[in-house]
Amino acid sequence: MGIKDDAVEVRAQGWRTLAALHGNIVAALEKALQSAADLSVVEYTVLDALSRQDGWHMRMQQLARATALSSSATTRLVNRLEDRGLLARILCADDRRGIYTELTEAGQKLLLAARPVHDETLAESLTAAESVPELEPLVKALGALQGA
Amino acid sequence: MGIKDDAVEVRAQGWRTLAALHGNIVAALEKALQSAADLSVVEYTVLDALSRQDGWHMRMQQLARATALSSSATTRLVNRLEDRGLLARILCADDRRGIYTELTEAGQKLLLAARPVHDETLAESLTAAESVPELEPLVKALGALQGA
DNA sequence: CAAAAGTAGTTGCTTGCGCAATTACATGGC
DNA sequence: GCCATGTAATTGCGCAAGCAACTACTTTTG
Repeated sequence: MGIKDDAVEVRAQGWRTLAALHGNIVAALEKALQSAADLSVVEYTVLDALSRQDGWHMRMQQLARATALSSSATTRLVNRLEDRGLLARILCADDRRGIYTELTEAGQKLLLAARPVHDETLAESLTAAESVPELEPLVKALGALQGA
Repeated sequence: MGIKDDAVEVRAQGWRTLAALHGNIVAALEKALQSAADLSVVEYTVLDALSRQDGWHMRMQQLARATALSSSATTRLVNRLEDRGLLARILCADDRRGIYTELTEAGQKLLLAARPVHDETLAESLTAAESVPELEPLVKALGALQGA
C-alpha cells in the first residue's frame, strides 16, 4: 500500500505548491493593480472577463463563476464597479430576472491601462517563482501548457 | 512582435487556469473540512504545517509565510486555534520577542481525523477537474510534478 | 554603553466575503 | 390558466482579512 500512500502525498505536495504559487501571484498582482489602477485582482478579473466576451456583456452568474465568487459577493462587486462608472447594468428583455453587465468606455479605458501592468507583474512573479526550488517545476509546467 | 504578444497571452491564460483550479479546490476543501472537522482551509494548513515540522513548533512568521497570510491574520488565526485547544503558544527563551506554536494532543488528533477527508477531497477535486477541458492539462502537469 | 534602527507579535479599524433569507421572475404539471 | 417548483439577483448579518499604529525586545553603531 506504499504506492497508494505515495500518490496521496504527491497530490498533497502538488497542491501545496499550487497554493503557494497562487498566493505569491495574487499578492503581487494585488499590490501592482491597486497602486496602478485602484483595482483589486477580482475587479480586474471582471473587467478582463467582460472585455474578452463577445458583445461585452455577461450575466451575474457567469461573472460569479469567472471570479470564483458567491452571488452576493458578485452583486456587491458589480455595485462597486458600477458606482465608479466602469461598467453598466443592463436588464435583458427575454428573461427579466437576468441582468447583463457591460463595460463602459471608462471601464475599457481603465482596463487598457491596467492590462500591461497586470501582464508585466505576472511575468515578474513567474520569473521570481522560477528561482524558488519548490515552485520552479510548476512554473515550467505552466509555461508548457499552451505551448503544445 | 506577434511572438512576444503570444507569450503574454499564454501566460495570462495559464494564470487564469491556475486561478480557476485553485478556486475549485479551495471551495471543495472548505466545504469538506468545515463539515468534517469545523476547520477552514487555512486552519487545516496551519495544523498540517505544524505536524510536518520537526519538533512540531514554528514561529508566527513562518506560519504567516506558510499560509500566505499577514501577521495580524496569523495572530488571530493562532488565537482561534489556541482557544479551541488545538495548539499552544510557547515563548522561546533565546529571543523573547519570538513565539513558538506547537500542536497539542487534541490538535494532532483532529488533524489525524481531518487529513483523510482533506486528501480524499483533493483527489476528487482533481478528478473532477480532469474532465473540464480548460483545466485538464494543468491537472495532468500537476500530477507529473513529483513523479519525475 | 547609550541611542538609533530593526524585527516579532498584537490591537483598532475598515473592507470584502459567504451563508441564509428574501424578492422577482420563469417554467412544468394538472 | 393556476399553483408548485425552480432560478436570478439582492439584502442582513457575522466573520476573517489587510493596513497602520503600537509595544516589546534585539542588534547595530558611534
